[in-house]
Amino acid sequence: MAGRPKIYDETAILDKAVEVFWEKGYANATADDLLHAMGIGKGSFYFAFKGGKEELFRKSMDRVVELNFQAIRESLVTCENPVQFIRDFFFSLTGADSPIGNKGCYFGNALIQVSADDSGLKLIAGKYLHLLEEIFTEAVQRGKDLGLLQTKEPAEALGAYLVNLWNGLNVTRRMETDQQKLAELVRMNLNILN
Amino acid sequence: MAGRPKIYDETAILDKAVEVFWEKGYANATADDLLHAMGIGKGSFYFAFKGGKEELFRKSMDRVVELNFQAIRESLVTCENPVQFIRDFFFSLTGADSPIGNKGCYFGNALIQVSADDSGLKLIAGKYLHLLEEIFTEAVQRGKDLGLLQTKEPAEALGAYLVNLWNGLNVTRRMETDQQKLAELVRMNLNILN
DNA sequence: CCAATTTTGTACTATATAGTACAGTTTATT
DNA sequence: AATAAACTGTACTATATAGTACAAAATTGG
Repeated sequence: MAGRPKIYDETAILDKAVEVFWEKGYANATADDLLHAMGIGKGSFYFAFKGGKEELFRKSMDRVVELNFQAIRESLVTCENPVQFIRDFFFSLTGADSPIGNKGCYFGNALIQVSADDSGLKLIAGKYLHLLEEIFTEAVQRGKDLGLLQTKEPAEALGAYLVNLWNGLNVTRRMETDQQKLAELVRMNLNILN
Repeated sequence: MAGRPKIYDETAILDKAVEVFWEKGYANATADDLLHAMGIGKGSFYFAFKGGKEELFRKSMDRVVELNFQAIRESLVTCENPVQFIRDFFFSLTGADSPIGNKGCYFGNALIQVSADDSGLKLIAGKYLHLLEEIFTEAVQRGKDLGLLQTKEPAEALGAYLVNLWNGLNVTRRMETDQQKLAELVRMNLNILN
């Protein structure tokens, strides 16, 4: 149980793979693209990821959740005003400096890019979008508990509504570059949080 | 100006290509998949579509607009109650018998599936989504003219809202199979048409 | 029927791709 | 230092892919 240690940091190369997948899409990212970005050879790659591209993508999805969603959840359960946080979050998507740029949602993209054969990957992507839904639902519930919301709609319904808004915006952003229109869109949608 | 006639119907094979692209996605549809479905040989294909797969996809997008959007527009300008038509349209998306099935929007898919190099295709997909937006806007305007809507939101804003809802639903449908939840989602969104 | 024109199928090419084999390298434990 | 374990790079394979070349076939107008 000794052995040569890895010469690379596993999470660091995963992050590189995430970049490539996010930029080019699952189907269009070739193994060479990925290896080059990760800076490792084929031997190392197929040793570390026996399942090849599919396993790499699966792990990359875990990594994206870990990096992005957990941070959002963290903020939402600790912040003073979760409703305002949600508002700010969605409005931040409409700007040129949007945290997701024009690359869309990692998981929404996956649902649409992954071929029907790789249904396992689709299931995972769906699962993680449901996780996002839960995060939104929790935040809304907390907003209700804090007396920040009067709406009669249940928190679960609002969580689903917000995930759908997220899904929509990530597509609409690609057809609509007018930030004013995007912000208007978000404003109209967020009227539901009253 | 004589010459052997085509042995196939151009629109018929385009429809076959649309099926394949819609089912498998742009990147995952191989030339062989397409040729096989279209039932023509390589010679005929590259003769009819000098630009190969890309040109075929471009023409397939035109075809989808012609087949789907024009029909919607037609109905919307002739029907008695355009607002009700929009409501029915969106609710019909939530059922198992949804006209779009689980394949999503041809153009939304394209925006997410086409690689960055083929930016021409993305532009066309975006253009056609804007066309859908216009169709919605017209319908809303007609609803206002008929006194069916009291909302202060301008028709253009509502058109953009509805396209975003369309974009969202086409992604959300892939993660959420519970039709009840989808219908609830649509109901909440359509409250904006008041 | 002949020629011009258009369409078609087959055979071929060149390239890119995912993945494997394996010998050699590096390090921890003893 | 010897050994075992873990890791790495290169060379290779097999396949799939988009696209081309071109000769043969079908049809119309003269």
